Amino acid sequence: MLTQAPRGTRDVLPTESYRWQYIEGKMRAAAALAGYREVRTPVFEHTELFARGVGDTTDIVQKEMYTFQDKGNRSITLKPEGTAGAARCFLESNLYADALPCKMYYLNAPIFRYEAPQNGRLREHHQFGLECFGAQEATADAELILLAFRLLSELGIQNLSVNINSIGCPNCRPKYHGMLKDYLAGRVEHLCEDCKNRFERNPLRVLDCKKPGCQAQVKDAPSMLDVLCDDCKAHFEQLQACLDAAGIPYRINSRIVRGLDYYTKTVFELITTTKDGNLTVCGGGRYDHLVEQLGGPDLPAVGFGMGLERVLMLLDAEEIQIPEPAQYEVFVTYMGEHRIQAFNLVESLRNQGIRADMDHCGRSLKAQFKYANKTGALISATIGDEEAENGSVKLKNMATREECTVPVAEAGARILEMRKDGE
RNA sequence: UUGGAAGUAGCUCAAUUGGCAGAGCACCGGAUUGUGGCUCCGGCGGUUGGCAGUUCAAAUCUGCUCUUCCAACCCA
Repeated sequence: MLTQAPRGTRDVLPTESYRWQYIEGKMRAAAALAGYREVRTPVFEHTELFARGVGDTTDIVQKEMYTFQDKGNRSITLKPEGTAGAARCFLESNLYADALPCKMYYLNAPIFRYEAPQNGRLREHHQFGLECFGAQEATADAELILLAFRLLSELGIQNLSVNINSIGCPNCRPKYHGMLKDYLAGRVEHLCEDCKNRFERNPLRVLDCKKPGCQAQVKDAPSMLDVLCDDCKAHFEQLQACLDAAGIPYRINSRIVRGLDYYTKTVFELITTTKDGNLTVCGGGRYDHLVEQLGGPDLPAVGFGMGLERVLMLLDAEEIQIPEPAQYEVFVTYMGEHRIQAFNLVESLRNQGIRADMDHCGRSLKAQFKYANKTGALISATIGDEEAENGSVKLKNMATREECTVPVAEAGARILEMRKDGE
């Protein structure tokens, strides 16, 4: 128990963190390319922010939040999604007073939801997310979809399916709600228990139910797309025109409704098909009224979240190799009585920007070489009796076994040369 | 939260009917007392997930619990 991480959490080990750093580097680059800059917001927020922002009829707020009282009797919640915190930050710092749009991204942001963990679903996971505040045109929506698509493709993820939908706005959605309720009214008794609740609180979500019984009932339901107001309709068409122009494949999927209440107009998910079924790796949409709802100006916005663990899972599934940097460039091997000389050499190499280390475990020379080999060191630098006596060091290219002896003072320069040749 | 499967050395897995808990890989050491990858030899390594119960005796049977995986739900 003491040595067991809590259910639904995972450690990133020193032996695997390079995989995270690799995708994080690609994500930063992709965001920067479109002018998104990093924002860092707290891991926890006032519970009220999510209740108001995400919506208190959602599953997330109703049963999945990590909520607790702090010592000052405030109700605190660990972030169950990234957008609300970013919007709060945007408002608190009056960023709407600057030039708009305000584009920001967060990376490796921990997200907490109390769920039943399984493969690809954790209680703490990490997201790369982008938010664009103050842009109402569909070009902004398209830019985000393209950014996510390009990023994932560049990472090597295949079978990406871009699913888009429009769920309308406060002008047209109530009308659709009415139509949907009328349609469902005569069928409520055939719906599952969950959907009977949804019928009352948020009939849109019935469309999303995966139960065959409910799907059958919903099959001929009216589509939101047929009821969109002129504004929403034009916006959705503009989005498609952008995606068409960019030449990426996508499908209109009216079943995508998303589990957060703040969405308006565009919603989208990037879904991959693996041998174990479908996996959503990225989801987002437009939230034109969230900022206002949180007490700010009436300002449109759009964004998405992407799960880092899921990206890594997909890279694994497709057996995509991520270059693993060697732990050391140079490993200094030495005979016991020359420990201080070895220590000095290591420090001197590090001062010259060379990743170097030596044995700290009292191993035999032979074992030191074994260890050097295992850590992937490109070069060994040996200090034995002869070298210690005349102030030299014997360098060896671990791959070619070529050796040469140079004065200690020149070791660094020589190694830098060898590094250059190796490239 | 609901249903199903599983948990034995760091990893992958054995262990007959309830009868001394084992192998491969990994790790450490040796085969040259100044040299790695291959080979050979040796060593370390366990509360059999945990707690209780049945029994002369439990990895094995029973109960509870924890964790992981699968399905449903939901999503990243």
